[in-house]
Amino acid sequence: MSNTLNPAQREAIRYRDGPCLVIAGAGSGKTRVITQKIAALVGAGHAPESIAAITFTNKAAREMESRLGSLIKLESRARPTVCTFHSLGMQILRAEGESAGLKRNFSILDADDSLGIITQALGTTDRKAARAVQHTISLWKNAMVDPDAAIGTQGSAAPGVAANIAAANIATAHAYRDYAATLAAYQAVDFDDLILRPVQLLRDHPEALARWRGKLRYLLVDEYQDTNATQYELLKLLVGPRAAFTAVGDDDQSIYGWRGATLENLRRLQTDYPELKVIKLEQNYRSSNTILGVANALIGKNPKLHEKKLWSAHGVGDPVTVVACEDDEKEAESIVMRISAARFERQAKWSDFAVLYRGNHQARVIEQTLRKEKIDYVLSGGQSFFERTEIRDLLAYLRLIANDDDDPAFIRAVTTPKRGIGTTTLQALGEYAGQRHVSMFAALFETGAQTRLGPRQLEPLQRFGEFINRIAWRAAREPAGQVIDDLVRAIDYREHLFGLHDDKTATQRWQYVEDFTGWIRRRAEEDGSTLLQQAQAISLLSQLDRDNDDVDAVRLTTIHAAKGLEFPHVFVVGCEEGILPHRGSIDDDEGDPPDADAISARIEEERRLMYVAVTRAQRTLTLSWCQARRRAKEKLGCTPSRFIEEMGLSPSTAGRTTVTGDAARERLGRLKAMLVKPAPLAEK
DNA sequence: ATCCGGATAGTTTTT
DNA sequence: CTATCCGGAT
Repeated sequence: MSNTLNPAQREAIRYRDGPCLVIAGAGSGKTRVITQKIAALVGAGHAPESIAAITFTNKAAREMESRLGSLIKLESRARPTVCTFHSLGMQILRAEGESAGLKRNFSILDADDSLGIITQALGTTDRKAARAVQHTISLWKNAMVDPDAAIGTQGSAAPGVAANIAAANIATAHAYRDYAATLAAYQAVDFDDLILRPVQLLRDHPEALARWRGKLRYLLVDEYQDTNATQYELLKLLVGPRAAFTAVGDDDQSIYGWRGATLENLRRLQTDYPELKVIKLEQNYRSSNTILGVANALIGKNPKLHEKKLWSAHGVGDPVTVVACEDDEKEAESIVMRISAARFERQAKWSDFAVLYRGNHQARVIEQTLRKEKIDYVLSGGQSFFERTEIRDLLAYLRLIANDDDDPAFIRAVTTPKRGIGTTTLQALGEYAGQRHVSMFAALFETGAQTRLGPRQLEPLQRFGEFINRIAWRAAREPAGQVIDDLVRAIDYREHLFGLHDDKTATQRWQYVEDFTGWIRRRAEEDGSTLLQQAQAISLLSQLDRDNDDVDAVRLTTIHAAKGLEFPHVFVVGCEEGILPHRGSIDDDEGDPPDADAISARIEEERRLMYVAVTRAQRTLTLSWCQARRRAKEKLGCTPSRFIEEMGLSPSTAGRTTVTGDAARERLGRLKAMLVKPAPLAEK
């Protein structure tokens, strides 16, 4: 990337007088624009702490913070806020939530907890159905539809409510109402609430709104095309009539429609802020022109909101390769061999290579093959550290310590490790608590509990309750590292693990626990936070900051998780109809009238997903597809993705496209043989 | 309360 | 083929 800014970037940075939309094509240096603009704002006299940059992921926030740190040096007391939407929402809610009946120590439920509650509300055992309902509820929340409205609008298409949401049945709407009531009882919020509730709160409490408008005087929003209706509302509220903000986004990279993100927000920006200044960044600093060529050809098939044409000062570069494979195992073999060969030929590092796929399960075959070849890899996405059973067990304790109304945390903590308290006991306690309208934890200490539970059940429960109270007292005062260690020891968690698993697995899992407690200790030492404070923010984190990006390993990632990243050599696997585009986007699952518009909208999003995938590549791009793929039992024929043709590529060019793993292995063998002789490998 | 076996389903992306 | 779920036994 060049050191000087191009004219469009300069303009985007210099323009500070009003609302600003930066249409930033892939690889056009948008993070640079955001960080430089923050620096420029500070230079122009803005107090750093009155500036906020909002991202979608923690990783993006961290990246931005570090880039900012190398750009300007700031007092630790006067730093811009750089955080995710959800983290900002949490801060607002922690500060102001009490005026909306939410205590300061509210819990944040992850997707698993919320799924459990929804399953109960539905009275079903069907996990798939529960997931569908969970998703619909999420869409409702992201479109700012409350439970009453959801129940009321059944059948009638309310304005502003997408058809797929309105089509959900009445049972789902009732589950939504029950779910919301349950969360309220637990003093808990889910991820969507972290945006929705601040919006409601700021709307209903003018003095709170004034406070936050005074606090945040300039907003910058990254990945603006991924915002949903609720996030738009939050921005609009915070920004107010001053409209001091910069939104940076790319309509061609909008890939979160399924999560409620809507490109409508890009249009609304222009109608809500007629004076909006729109700046386009069209120079790409990442890819060869060949790669940009196929990317442009592909995205050209989509209707455009903001016409733009990416160009690059880099050369023509290598041709894009399409590989047809027999099945997914052969595909993995072929990819891995190509990576080995290319690393050798180009004197590249393992970390120069990335394998991108549509769904997490596709990583498996690739992993196996890489392991077989003893090649290091890092897997991003998939199960995160904080979703591991061990970590969730401990998090339940932390959540309970912070908020004793959190019944799900109570149930998990009290039963893990086993202390002779079973479902029957908990059910009785839960019923009693329900009648008394108190949390299960509070119910333990009510004298009435004795009428429902015998002393044999009540005694261990109360001992547990007193233990939690003692730890909670310390968690608010003593160093976090000490308290967490004592907690883990007091509950005999190590013994629990070794009793549950064989030595090898147990050792591994115990290692995760130590990673976790060590991480808590370090964080506490860095910023002096108590365990209580940390317990409140952890649910928003998806990975430990120690998982190094600087290891030399092949990167395996979903396309979604790859957004914002770049690699010299990119492999996109599974370029088949039914995978990319995904089958769920091709055939409509429930829309009674075959809704052609909805289908083409989903195909467009899949096309953008492919666009995101190919624009990650700097130097080489390899697309592969399988002729057959075994599903449940039988092998099923596959056809190449329509996107291959749309990019002007041939899915099976004669000759070298059908290179199998064997052929690539042979080539690698030849290359290695050359190394023995003093042969110069003069390959470009 | 936990463990083990057999049966069965498995369609996508994430804060 | 594999992960998860359910039911039975201990």
